[in-house]
Amino acid sequence: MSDLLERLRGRGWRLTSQRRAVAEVLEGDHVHLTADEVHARAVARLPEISRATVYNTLGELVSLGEILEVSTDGRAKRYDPNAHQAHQHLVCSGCGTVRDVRPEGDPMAALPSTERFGFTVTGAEITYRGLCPDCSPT
Amino acid sequence: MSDLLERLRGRGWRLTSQRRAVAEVLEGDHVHLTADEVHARAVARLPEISRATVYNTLGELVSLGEILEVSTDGRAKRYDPNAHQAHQHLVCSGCGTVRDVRPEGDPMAALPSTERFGFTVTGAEITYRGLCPDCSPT
DNA sequence: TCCTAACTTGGACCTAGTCCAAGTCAACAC
DNA sequence: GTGTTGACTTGGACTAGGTCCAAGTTAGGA
Repeated sequence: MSDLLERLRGRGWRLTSQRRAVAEVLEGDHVHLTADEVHARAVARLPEISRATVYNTLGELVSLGEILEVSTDGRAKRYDPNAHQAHQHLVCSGCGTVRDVRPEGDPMAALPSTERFGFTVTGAEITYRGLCPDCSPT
Repeated sequence: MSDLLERLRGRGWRLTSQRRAVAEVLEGDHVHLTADEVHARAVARLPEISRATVYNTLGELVSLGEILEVSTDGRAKRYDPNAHQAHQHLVCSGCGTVRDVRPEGDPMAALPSTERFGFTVTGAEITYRGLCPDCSPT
């Protein structure tokens, strides 16, 4: 993630303590935090950081392609730092936990041109749903 | 759709004019309206219908499995009356139009058990993204 | 060390959706 | 047809998630 900060500097970003705090919160695998959760964890590092800045920073990271925006439930969007490796999501219908998964094959290949209605198809997102081990009935 | 009303009556539903109006609005193919759009069209048929009733009715239809809830953009949820035929969605990144599509194969089969992390996988939703003919550059 | 455009802040505001107490009415019994 | 009643509807208050903005602060180049 510190190379993330370097990349951002290369793109003309000012490296403020707020942006550093947000970037640090987003380190790790299978991280899928809501904006509010990112804010709560950023506050632990930098007590005076505001919600607006967290939203701004997340939005900028998304438009630079450094993180992904995922909406798994129609409620709060989640932010996924694993933007440099193609993957899909497996969501627990019980507790909402999200795992990154890598299905076989290319999902776009499964859509024949007769099913494209003249669209130029650029991507496909798959959300697998199920119950995680903790939420499975016994 | 009128057999929908019959099915609902069979399940003990009262057939009110409000529920009839909502069901009528949801007739057709490739219909993916937001709750507010459903409300606006229902008002055209029944001027005094309230937002709360539209939300209630949509929620009940979803939990009965008669319509599907789709969130294609992390904003307002959309409601899809095509609940009795497996399908996926193709969304225009320009104007937000949604089409129902039927890709080949079973998306769940593409997720090997080593990628399931002990989850019991029950379903998979695919959102294809692209540009519709109207939004494609020239 | 100074300067300034970029960044941050808090609070007002907005949209989508939920909740609730009071009023209405579909459908059943007679 | 009439009466009864519990299911349904209503409007308005409320909540969650997110956006906007004018004023204040600051990173980093000169």
